[in-house]
Amino acid sequence: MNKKATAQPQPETMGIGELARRAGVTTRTVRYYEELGLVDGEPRAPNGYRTYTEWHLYGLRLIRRAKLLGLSLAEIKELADVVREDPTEAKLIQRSIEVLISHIERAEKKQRELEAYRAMLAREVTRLKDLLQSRAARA
Amino acid sequence: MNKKATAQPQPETMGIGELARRAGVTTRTVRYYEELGLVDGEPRAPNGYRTYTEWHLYGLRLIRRAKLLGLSLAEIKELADVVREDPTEAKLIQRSIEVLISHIERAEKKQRELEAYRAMLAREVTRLKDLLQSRAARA
DNA sequence: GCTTGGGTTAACGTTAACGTCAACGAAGAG
DNA sequence: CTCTTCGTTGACGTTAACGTTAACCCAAGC
Repeated sequence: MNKKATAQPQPETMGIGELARRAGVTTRTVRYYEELGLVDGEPRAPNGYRTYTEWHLYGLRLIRRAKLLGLSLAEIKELADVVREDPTEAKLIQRSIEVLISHIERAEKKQRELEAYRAMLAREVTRLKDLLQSRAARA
Repeated sequence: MNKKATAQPQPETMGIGELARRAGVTTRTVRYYEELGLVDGEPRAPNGYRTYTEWHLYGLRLIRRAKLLGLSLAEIKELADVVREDPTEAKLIQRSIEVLISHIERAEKKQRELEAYRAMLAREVTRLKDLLQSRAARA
């Protein structure tokens, strides 16, 4: 049967399987992140199934990016707490902005580290190429 | 007493303690890396102490950088194997260069990821600042 | 009705990357 | 000679980040 026949009131909603697949993680990982408070546990469908939106997908992708760059889940939690929902009090908004900026600064530091790392590798390549040249010159 | 009185044949040699301190890791970590083949186990001093040079320090710093960027020690080993000593056969030099280049490409990919990540965070900051503005406008 | 494919919680297993501890040897300072 | 500091080799402990398995519920197709 075709699902489209039943119509969809919600614009974009999905189960944990689809979310995980599209985010490039496993369902286990999603549940684990929920346990740590990195993603919402609610709302649930009447049958108890977790339901997600595109927004959750966005959040998971951000988490995945952060992980690839070497941040621990504990560090990411601080970030996720901020991104997940909008605070209402101006004071809290300010605090959220500060947290975000501190993470941006860490990212910039990492960018510099990465640049230095890349330079080290490039220098090694040069060294080996020179080595190759000097050997070829002996022939 | 001053150590200088005994003279030093070797230009720059140090024990595991100094190496670790200067590299920003613990001695345990250095020994663990040796166990994994990331750093040399030789040579040893007559008393069995491990001896290191500035070159080892350089290697450790590269490892540390690579770790900060999220690479596993297994991934780093491939890199360390290449950097540690110069291969003599042209064929092997070529191979080493290829390995290095693949790591450089991975670094570049990470740079792009990092840029996207930073952009995501910056967008969040903008969103929150707008939120703050619209609240201020109500007053 | 049965099977198949997703979903649920709870609990135990696993791997990487070390930390920590024990028991000992080496060597310079006082 | 003793004390302290640095080193040695095991071996066991720990933490993060999931993987895996068990036992069960729910919904769609034949």
